[in-house]
Order: sequence, then C-alpha cells, then structure tokens
Amino acid sequence: MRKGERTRQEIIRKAAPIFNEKGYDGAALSDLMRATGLEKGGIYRHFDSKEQLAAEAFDYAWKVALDTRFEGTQEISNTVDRLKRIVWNFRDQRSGLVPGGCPLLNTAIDSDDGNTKLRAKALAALRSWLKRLQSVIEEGKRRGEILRGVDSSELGTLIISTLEGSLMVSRLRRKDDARDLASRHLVEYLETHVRAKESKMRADRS
Amino acid sequence: MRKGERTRQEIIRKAAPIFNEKGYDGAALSDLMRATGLEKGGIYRHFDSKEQLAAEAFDYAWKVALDTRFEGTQEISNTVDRLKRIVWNFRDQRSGLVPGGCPLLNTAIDSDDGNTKLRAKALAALRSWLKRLQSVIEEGKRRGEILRGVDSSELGTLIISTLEGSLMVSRLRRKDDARDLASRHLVEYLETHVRAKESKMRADRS
DNA sequence: GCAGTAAGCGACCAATCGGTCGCGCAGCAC
DNA sequence: GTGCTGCGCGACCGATTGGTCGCTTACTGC
Repeated sequence: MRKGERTRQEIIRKAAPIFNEKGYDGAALSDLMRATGLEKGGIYRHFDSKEQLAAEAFDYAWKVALDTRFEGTQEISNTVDRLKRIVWNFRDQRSGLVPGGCPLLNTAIDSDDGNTKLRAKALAALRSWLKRLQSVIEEGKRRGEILRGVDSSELGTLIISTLEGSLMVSRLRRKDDARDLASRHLVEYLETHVRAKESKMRADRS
Repeated sequence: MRKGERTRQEIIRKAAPIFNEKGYDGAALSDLMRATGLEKGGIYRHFDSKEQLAAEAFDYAWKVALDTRFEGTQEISNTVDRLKRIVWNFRDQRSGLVPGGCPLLNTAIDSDDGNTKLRAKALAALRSWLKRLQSVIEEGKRRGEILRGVDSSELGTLIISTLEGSLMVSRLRRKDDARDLASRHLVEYLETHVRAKESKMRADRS
C-alpha cells in the first residue's frame, strides 16, 4: 500500500471520533488537524471537502459498530439465541468502538434537517442493520425456531428502536441502566413472543 | 407586559425551531436574525449570548412537547389507561409542536460531548418526564391498578427509551411506522405485564 | 404632550470558518 | 543512485462566525 493511501485511512480513523462526538458542524477543520497531526493541505490532498471526509468517516464508524453488534453471532445456530446475542452485544459494547456513541443515532439526529448526503448515509446504515436482523429472523421462521406470525421487518424495527432509544438515555444519564433494562426487556420479549416453543420438541433450557 | 418582554418571548418562540432543527452549532445568528426579523443588536439586547438564548429556546420547546404528551391525561381516572394515553399522544403528536422533532432527543445527542449547559438542560428534561411518568405509576400501584412488582423508575425509563428510539427511526425514514409499532408494543406490554388484573374485580373491558 | 428611558439598529470587531495552491521535500521505481 | 512524482506543508483567501456598542428611534409613565 502506498504512503498516501495509508495516510488517507489514518485520517479517516482519526477523524471518525471527532465527527461522531461533535457532529458535522461542531467538528471544525482545526479539530481534524489536531487529531490527525496534519496541516490543512495534508488533509485536503486526500479529500475534496469536509463533507466527503465526514461521509467516509461515517462509513468507517458504522462498519465498526455493525461488526461489534454481530460479533460472535455466526457461531450460534439457534436464530433466537442469535438475536439475543445481538441484543447483549449492543448492551456490552463499550470499548473498541469509535468513541461518541452510535454513529447511526448521532448522524440521524445531526442531519435530519440539513445535510442530505449524511442523511442518506444514516438511512443506508439503518437499512443495512435492519436487513441483517431480518435475514436472521427469516431464517428462524424457515427453520421453525421463530413463530410464523412474526413480521421480520416489524421485529427488526422494534429491536433497533428500543436499543437506540435506550442508548440515548444511557448516554445522557452517563449510566448503563437504561441499556441494561431495554436489553432485558427485549430478551424477554424474544422468549415469550418470538420463539416457537412447541416445534421439534427442543429441550426447553431456560 | 412591556414591549421588550413581548419581543423577548417572540425571539424565543421563533428561535426554538431553528435550534431544534439545526442544533446548537448549526443554528447561526444569521439564521436567528432571519427568523426573528431582528438585527443582531435587537437580539443581543435581550440575551447575553447565543448559548443563553438556546437554553431558553430549549425550555420553551420542551414545555410544549411535555404538555402535548400529557394532554388529556388528567381526565382519565385509571392509571394504566392514562399511561396508554401518554403513549398514543406521543405517537399522534404532529402539529402544534416546535418543528424538528423531540427537543430532548435532539439536545441530548447534540450536547453529549461538549456543551455542558445544554446537556444539563436535556438531563433535567429527561428527569422531568420520568418523574411525571413515575408519579402516574406509583399512583396506580397505590390504587391497585398496577402490579405491585412494577418498578416505576424502570417502567418509565423503558417507555421513554422505546418511544424516543422509535422517533429517531421514524424521522430518519420519514414514515410513522416505527412510532406506531413501538406504541402498539408498549400498550400491549402495559396490558400484559403492568395492569393488575384480579384486584377489586373491576370489569375487564378490553 | 413631554421627558426620560427602553428598545432596536447596523457598522464594526477579532477570530475562525472551509477551502486553495505553489513550493519543496521525501518516497518510490528503475 | 538518480530522477520523477506523490505527498505534505503552510501562507493565504473571502466569507462567516459570535459578540459589542454608540446612536437614534419608539414607547411609556406622568
């Protein structure tokens, strides 16, 4: 990899937390310069505009977030348990992430009036998350692990809404209780309203 | 009321949507000047700083939001039904509000890194909402309408988290489905996990 | 209606905003 | 090792930022 490309990635990595914490308007180029250790020209060599950098920083932050949320899920065969793992992952995510909270939540609120490009990014991120949840749910329905009556779009949306809302509350209070509570609530809901009990006489290990 | 005080209130009313839509950094004084029809000096006559104006605009926007959410609840005697009404109010709130979505959600996200004064405002707003929910729940427990085992702080937090999260999704998608879904989910939860069924042999009108 | 004060104006301020560009050095292919 | 070019620097740009203040005008209490 060329020097330039390495620098470019480094800028994205260093810029992502700035945008995530301070928002698009709040993140001044001077902040990005300090964070990256580069002068203005060094940054603009690799990006046409602040907006473009913000967009790429968002993509990076979102990839990290999504990967964290689905971490260790592929090795879980039962789809309901997989959904539960996703919920716990969300609750436990603390380190390793891009600082500043959920990029989706931040960018959605930040851009809901103005910045069209960033709003589109947030919308795509929401869809990508929902899509992955839906595919787990649909698989569960096919396998008989999840009740046939469950609407995968609705369940996915409910999970996302509940988790994101609780994150907002937790971050504002600077306490994890809301996230914890929402996770427990969702898990109970998964057990009582989503999991197909009778089918295949699986051992009912609570 | 003096002319000055009238103007002051007018500035707050006109500034509130600007801050709510664009955030603190995104709302430039030039925007506020355009919205109010005043020159810079006319605004600064009444406020020491942009931050102070933002704080008062938030108070105004939050008061409007909270009033809307509790609208028509005092005339409902049963506390569970009152909680349901609060949930429906949140779902149906559309006009009459300060444009730009929930001031609590917006300000919480907007200020979670930097602006201490606004963060404190958002925190106080969250507490005021939670407090009003808790007082309904506690009343319900005293009256035997709500299960003794329900933790009013936890239930209140769950309601707030779920509604706010769904609002974020709905605003991003520009569709009301998520808010609708979350409301239905919460109402079902209230009926099945919160309402005390057996006590006082009340007629069970579904 | 008059006097005194409250209120709004708008020019002005330094600082900072996002963005440009020519220069020179450093990394890279040969 | 040499020559080319990809890369980073930093001075510079006009526009805009939040904020100040002396002046005039409009309101208000008497």
